[in-house]
Amino acid sequence: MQPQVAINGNTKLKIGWHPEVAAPKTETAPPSTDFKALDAFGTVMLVGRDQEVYAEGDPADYCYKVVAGAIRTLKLMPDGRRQVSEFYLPGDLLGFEDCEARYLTAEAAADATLIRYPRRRIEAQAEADQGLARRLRDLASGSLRNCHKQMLLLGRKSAQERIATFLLEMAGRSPRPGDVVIELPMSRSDIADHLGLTLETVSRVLNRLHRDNTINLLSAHRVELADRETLEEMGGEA
Amino acid sequence: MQPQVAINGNTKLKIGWHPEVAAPKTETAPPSTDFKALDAFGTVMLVGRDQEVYAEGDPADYCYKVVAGAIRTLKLMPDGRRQVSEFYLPGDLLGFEDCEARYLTAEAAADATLIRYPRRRIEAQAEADQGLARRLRDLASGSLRNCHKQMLLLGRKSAQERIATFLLEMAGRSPRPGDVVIELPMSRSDIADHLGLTLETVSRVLNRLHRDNTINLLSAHRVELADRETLEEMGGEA
DNA sequence: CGCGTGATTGAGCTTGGTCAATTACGGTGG
DNA sequence: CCACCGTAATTGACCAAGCTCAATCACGCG
Repeated sequence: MQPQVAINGNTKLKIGWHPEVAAPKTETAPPSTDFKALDAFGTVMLVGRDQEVYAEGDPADYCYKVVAGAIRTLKLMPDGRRQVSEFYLPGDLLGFEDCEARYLTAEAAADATLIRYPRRRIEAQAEADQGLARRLRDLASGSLRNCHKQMLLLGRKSAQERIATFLLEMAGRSPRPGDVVIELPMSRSDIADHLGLTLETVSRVLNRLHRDNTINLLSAHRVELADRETLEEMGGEA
Repeated sequence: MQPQVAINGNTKLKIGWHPEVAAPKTETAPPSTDFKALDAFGTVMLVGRDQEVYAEGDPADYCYKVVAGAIRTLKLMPDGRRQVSEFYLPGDLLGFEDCEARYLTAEAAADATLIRYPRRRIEAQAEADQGLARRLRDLASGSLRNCHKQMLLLGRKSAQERIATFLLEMAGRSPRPGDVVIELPMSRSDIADHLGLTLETVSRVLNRLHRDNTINLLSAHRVELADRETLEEMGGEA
């Protein structure tokens, strides 16, 4: 059974967003996080930048795999302040942890392609497949571990430490983790809201690191980690 | 089968710490979070303030229920900076989320009494008891939800908003949630490291709220929420 | 080539941090 | 019971990291 293609229907597509152009911008998911058994239930979805995938409070009826692009999950305050919890990149699974209702909003940080799975099917599958159940538990556990790391970052790290940590984190998650050039598909403002900074500070620190030859800003969304050693010292993790 | 009593053996007790004095300081756990089925496997433990219950990286062989006192879980940076993730008060369950190894350190924020359960026994029990399994899953899910709330607080809230949120949070978790007087069993420095502030700032904001008649500082560890309405506005949650 | 969004850069300010006393309190011993 | 002592909390003066506001730049797309 081939996955069928569907366009996300509940929000209007932004002008200039054309699925057939945007979809293949990023490479396909690496096989590491493949959940083969689920693919039969999947529906392909195309989501334009800043479109919502689901909102806080929504019933958690579906789970998603990112195929291309990037998704952000976030919490919003009434006055508009945002905290971006996590970015989901190609290969990442999204929305598996919520139980009943969403407690975060998910939006596309860049034009993205997702595969959507019905939650009930997955849970049914997990009943039978111990390995799948196990991987889902590990996913939740990893998500919690990440949260705690992020809390340390937000509560105790300086702007420079945050940026260094973030760059290394993104490097570790890139298709080839050893690679020196990494993609930052999200905007400066998304990075800022993820790191508890302002977009100006993000920009300033990145450009300072560039001047110091620690990194190389190839373009707004491409960074070369010129001196990973220094970045690791800056990151302050052990 | 009665739970047997044991003194935490792997760290030396602080001078002045006497189990029979310290144990009954706080009231017993409310029945809300009772996991009756587990009690048969439990061992009572007494832990003096600042003693470690487990450390980051330790094998996660046990889970705990707080009976009295308070536990803090935290991450530590090499230079000593701390991020306190969560406080565990009487009735709370601790250490159920870790999988394989601890990813946080747990210490007593105040002299505490715990019941320790062997993890394997609990997991075995959960196989049979669907209700228990469910409650354990809800526990993990709640823990993740808390993490995200805390990330918003750490990333985006002002000092005053953080304190207000914290006070309301503690009020909601107190034995009788409607109660106006709440206990803060932990030190200012613990509160600071939980909220991503310094202890001086915590003290200043608390005393400012006192001067403004929003709260009443009865003692260092007892606060009366005089004007909950104002606190809720300050907290900034919707 | 022009336009618009997003990124960069600068100047000045504010919040919360740092450093340093000082005060208060709980627990101990006389 | 009270005085003492050590720790924890408070308070003050000063400082600086990062924020705000505002202008400029640059890149991608039509």
